[in-house]
Amino acid sequence: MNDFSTAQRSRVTMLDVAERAGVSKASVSRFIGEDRALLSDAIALRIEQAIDELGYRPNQMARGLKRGRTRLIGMLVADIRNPYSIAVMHGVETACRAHGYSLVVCNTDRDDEQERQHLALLRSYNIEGLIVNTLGHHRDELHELHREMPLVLVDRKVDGLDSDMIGLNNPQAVEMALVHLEQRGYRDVLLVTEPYDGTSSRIERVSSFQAQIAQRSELAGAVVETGVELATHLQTFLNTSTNGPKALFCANGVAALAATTALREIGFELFKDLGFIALDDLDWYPLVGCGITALAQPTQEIGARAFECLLKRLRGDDTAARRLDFAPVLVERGSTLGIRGV
Amino acid sequence: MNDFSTAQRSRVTMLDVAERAGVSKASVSRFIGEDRALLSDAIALRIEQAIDELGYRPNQMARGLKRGRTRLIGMLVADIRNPYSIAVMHGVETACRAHGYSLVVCNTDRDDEQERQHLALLRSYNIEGLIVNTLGHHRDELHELHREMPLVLVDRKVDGLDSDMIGLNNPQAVEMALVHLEQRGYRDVLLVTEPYDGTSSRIERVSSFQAQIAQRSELAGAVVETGVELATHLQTFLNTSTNGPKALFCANGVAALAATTALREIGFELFKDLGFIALDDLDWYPLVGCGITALAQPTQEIGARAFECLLKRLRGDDTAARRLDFAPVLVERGSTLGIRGV
DNA sequence: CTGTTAGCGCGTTCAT
DNA sequence: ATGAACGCGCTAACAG
Repeated sequence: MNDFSTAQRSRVTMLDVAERAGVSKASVSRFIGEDRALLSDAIALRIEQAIDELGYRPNQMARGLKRGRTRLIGMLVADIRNPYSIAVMHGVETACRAHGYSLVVCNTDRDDEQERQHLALLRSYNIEGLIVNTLGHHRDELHELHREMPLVLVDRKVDGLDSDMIGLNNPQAVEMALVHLEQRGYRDVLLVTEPYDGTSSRIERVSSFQAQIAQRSELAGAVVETGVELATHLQTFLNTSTNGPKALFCANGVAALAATTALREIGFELFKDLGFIALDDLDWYPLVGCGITALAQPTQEIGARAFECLLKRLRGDDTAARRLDFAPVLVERGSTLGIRGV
Repeated sequence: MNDFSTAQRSRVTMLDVAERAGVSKASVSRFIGEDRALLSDAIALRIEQAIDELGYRPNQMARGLKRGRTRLIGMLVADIRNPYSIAVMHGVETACRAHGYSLVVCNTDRDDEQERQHLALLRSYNIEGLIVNTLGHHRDELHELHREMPLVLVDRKVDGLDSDMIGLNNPQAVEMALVHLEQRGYRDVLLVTEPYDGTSSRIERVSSFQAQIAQRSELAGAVVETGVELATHLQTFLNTSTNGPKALFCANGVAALAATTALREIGFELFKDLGFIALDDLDWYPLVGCGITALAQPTQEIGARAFECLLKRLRGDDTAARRLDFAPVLVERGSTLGIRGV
């Protein structure tokens, strides 16, 4: 009785509905699809009743097979446990649903082989478009896929892939951070980033940082990567006396977590005499020390626009690839109250 | 050139491979599937080459349509931004992949109508099984679905649905918390929970708490729900003098976030003279105040077991519904160091 | 071992 | 306005 191995067979099909209503499959198909207008009221009513009575649901697999439209879009995510990815994904999913699409999410866990498998998988399910938030090794596969369907990059671009890309305006974000820190009286800024690892957004943030530090005579700046040595590096930074009040600038939420943890490790009181600003705005930022000042990304909107981009392409837009950069929003908290008296 | 509206048509099909290799579709099908052993080496080789040259990928839609097996399983999540859900989902996804299944995640945003839509959707894609982590209103739809496919509940059960259920051993978790608090010298415990809202796990935790408080003569206990009034309630709790040192026990990660935020609101120094223990172990727990003591749930394993449960059912297991309860793991941090001298 | 045939559930011509 | 027939890409039953 509970044998699900064969349960699929028992589902009510279009033919069942047709027979129940005393019409042909074609009519039922018209009722289901966009041709309902072609049906007489009498027949439409009978079909509707039959559908209700039988609890009929069209089989999307069969529809997809026939029409080549599955109403499925895929999303490739590097790390599903990264809050940024989750937030964007939530935006994508909402937009999808609003337009009758469904989202298949594949998490690669930063693993190349998994990325390859997932790409093959998504393709085999005939997804109509793909949103990519990974390093995108496997360029060949991505290229091949891009010939078959539209594709949009989120946060990080992929080498040699000429497709739409949605992300943060990184130079602007860096500028906002530096202006804020400078206004608050900080003069020596350490940028904390995850290892670049080929991630375009990280590279952009670091190079923007270096360029802008060079132009601001008031400020001194340096860069460190997260890792086992982070605590040591921070200690050194704090000990070395330089040209003024010090601040940390974390290039994303993960770096902020690492930096905060490292500061605690070395027994530093958060954030005594140390400015602290971080990209992303995670829900625990307000709780740490006197609260962490954030540059929030409009993740929901980023996700939504990514989907809309895809949709445009699906509807035939074949203009040149666009790049959409969003501005972050400054959320001031206690970690950048500044030097007393300034 | 960039018209994706018709791109699906151009994909290479099984027939293409067959013609290229000079064999029949059936042979190619055997090569793809589990009957590869039946093929002669010569033919297998030719097929393999043809597949490589053409870059053929079997169409899972068509396979699913024919065999009734889509290798898809669905997961209904109440709130995709809840770290617990994400962690479980990650476990599920990993297990899925290990067994050749793919996961379609549907986020209901705690909205009943969305739950209904998603259920219909998942069904229309012929998923083979479903993992449910929602309140499960729409009992009828769930029941109907449960006749067609196996179904496993995670964390919260659904009224009148007789299916497997994976979750935390709530009485044990509560006991661990109370024992720990008592050992550390706390005598007056306030349980902070999200509004029950029919969520079985929340109800179980609260009733276990009340029952166990009643049995422990040393301890006094009370319960508050999160919400706009939380800060006020906490203030009252702190002001009222009772039978000894006070502690907060947060019934999950969301409650912990709310409670910590509320404590800050009322200007309380974390966690001076106040014990604090929370279910779930979020990555920011170590960073707040002197660190939050946690009862970590084995989320990865919960997810994996949920999938394995499904798989067993898919393979014909029709024994009675099981309930699998996991034990939490105590992670001691600074928030329960106890009363000085104890 | 291999090819032929007949559908899976549905959309889409063609007729009528 | 409606129905009959064919095929989407693939698997399974049957021959041989």
